[in-house]
This record gives sequence, structure tokens and C-alpha cells, in this order.
Amino acid sequence: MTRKVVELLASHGIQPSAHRVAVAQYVLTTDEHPSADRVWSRVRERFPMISRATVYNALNLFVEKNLLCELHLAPDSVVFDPNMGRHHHVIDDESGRIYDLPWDQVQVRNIGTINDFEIRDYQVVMHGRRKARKRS
Amino acid sequence: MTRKVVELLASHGIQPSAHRVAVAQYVLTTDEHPSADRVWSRVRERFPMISRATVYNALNLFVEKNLLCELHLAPDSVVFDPNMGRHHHVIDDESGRIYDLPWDQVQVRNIGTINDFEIRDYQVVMHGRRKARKRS
DNA sequence: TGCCGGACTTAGACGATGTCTAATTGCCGA
DNA sequence: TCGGCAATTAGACATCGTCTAAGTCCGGCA
Repeated sequence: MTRKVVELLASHGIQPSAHRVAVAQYVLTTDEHPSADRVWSRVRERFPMISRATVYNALNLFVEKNLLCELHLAPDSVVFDPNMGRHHHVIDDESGRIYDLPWDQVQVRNIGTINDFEIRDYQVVMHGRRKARKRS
Repeated sequence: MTRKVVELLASHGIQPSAHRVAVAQYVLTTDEHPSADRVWSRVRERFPMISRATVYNALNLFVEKNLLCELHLAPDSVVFDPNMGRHHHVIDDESGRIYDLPWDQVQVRNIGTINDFEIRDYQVVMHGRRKARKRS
């Protein structure tokens, strides 16, 4: 797994230093949409001497190199999303957690009719409550 | 105009103090989606001794009383939107400015097919470039 | 008129978040 | 081994928003 991450970083033009690999290993495999400081504390669990600046540097570098998306959706959370495929987001009003929703699950019509803007990208942002999932 | 604002505040259960009216007068009539600190500096132009806490208090109160929407869409900007009707947003990648788009301009299908969440609200968030508008 | 109480406002401290800088470390090639 | 460059570091700094404790304003009441 570490090998895969190293290759992934390299293939995006990023020197795979030990610290960067540690950050990547966590942030690329989580689905919890962590904030930068959350990434820091997570990575520190295994890498206690890593500094905040290094984590921020790594995250910003990953975003710049298109390995991560930076999301600005909800209060108190600029957040990182390793899911680079197109998808929508649902924000749970109670917990503040962000969930991914498959691109095909909803469709947006008439983006083409917008005249004043050249739309490069879009997504649907939903707010709601996560349903208590069945036990079945 | 001041009279209208006073009535509006009162009708939402807000004591219309002089400072609150000043904040409301600016934030309810602008379309620039200002950040809280931007509101502060704008209001200070006419009301130089108003403190930051007062502006923040007023804005939070307005949000709580459904006079304003708080938007969390873009980097560096939690932002306030006096347009309480449903609408979508376009973010200009160059300037970072946020524009409103009428609700009818695009349609979203299949929200009803989402099983894991009870969707309370949604909107389409677009990124793009504002076209240089014709001179005609 | 003078006093009281509650709502409003204030300055500034505070905590959280993110950036910057200067110094240090570590690695690699000559 | 040495030199140089990239990566990393601690900590200072800026910004944003909240909180607190004190001060001000104003209406009601004697």
C-alpha cells in the first residue's frame, strides 16, 4: 500500500518524502472529509513529530497537483476530498458531516442555457438528515 | 426606507436598535454577498463607532430570525445573502465573487430517489467565469 | 425628577485556523 | 567528504469569529 502511494505521488510530480506519504496515506483513503487540522492530528498519531506547517504544505501541494479536492461547503470546515470523480454532496444538518452522492443519482438540466457565465463545473449541494439506516 | 427596515426587523421579532437598522440597511440591499468583516467596514463608513461584536451579533441574530441566509460556498467567505427565495449560485473563479441564479434556470431531477437522506434543501453550485457582458 | 432593570453595545481577550519566515535537517551527486 | 537544494521545523503572525465583563441607553415607576 505504501508502495502504491509513493507511485501515486510520483506520478503527480510530487517528491514522495516520508511525511508526505504519511499524509497521503491517511487523506487519500478516508471518507470522513477531514479538515486540515483533523488531518494533522490523525497523522500525528503515527508520526508524532510532524509539524502543522508540513501537513498544510502537503495538503496544499496535493490540491495543486490534483490529487485532492478542496471543498468549501459547510461552516467550520474547509475540507479535503480524495474522491476526484464528479459527485454531489449531502451535508447532515445535525452532525455537520459531509457525504458523497454518486454523480448519476441526480441530474441537472439546462446548465447549457446559462448565458452570462461559462460554467466549468457544478454540483448539487444538499442539506438534510441522514436516515437511521435499516437493520435488515 | 429606514422606516421599512424598522418594520421589517420588528416583524421578525428583532428590536430595531439604531445599530441593527444600520447593519440591516446595508446587508439587506446589497447583492455583493459580503463577508461579516466586509459588512463591518461598510457599516463603519456611516457609523464609525460601531464595534465588531455588534455587527457579528446583529448578523447572527438576522440569520436566526430568517432575515438572512448564511452561505458557506467559497474559500475565505462565509457570506450573507439577503435573497431568501430559493436560488442557485455561481462562483466566479477569477474574482471569487458569488452571483445568484434564478431557481428556474436549471432543474434538478431525482432528488426524490435518494434513500439514505431526508433532503430538506438543495441548490446547484456552479464554478465558472463570468462572460464579458456585451455592450450592445 | 430620580432610580431601577433589562436590553444593547463596547473593547479587548481569547481560541481556532491558516500562512509565513528563518533556521535546521537530510539527502544526493560530485 | 563536501556542497547544495529540497523538505521540514518551531514559532511568530494575520485573520476570523466568539466570549466576557463592563458601560450605556431607555422606558417604567415612584
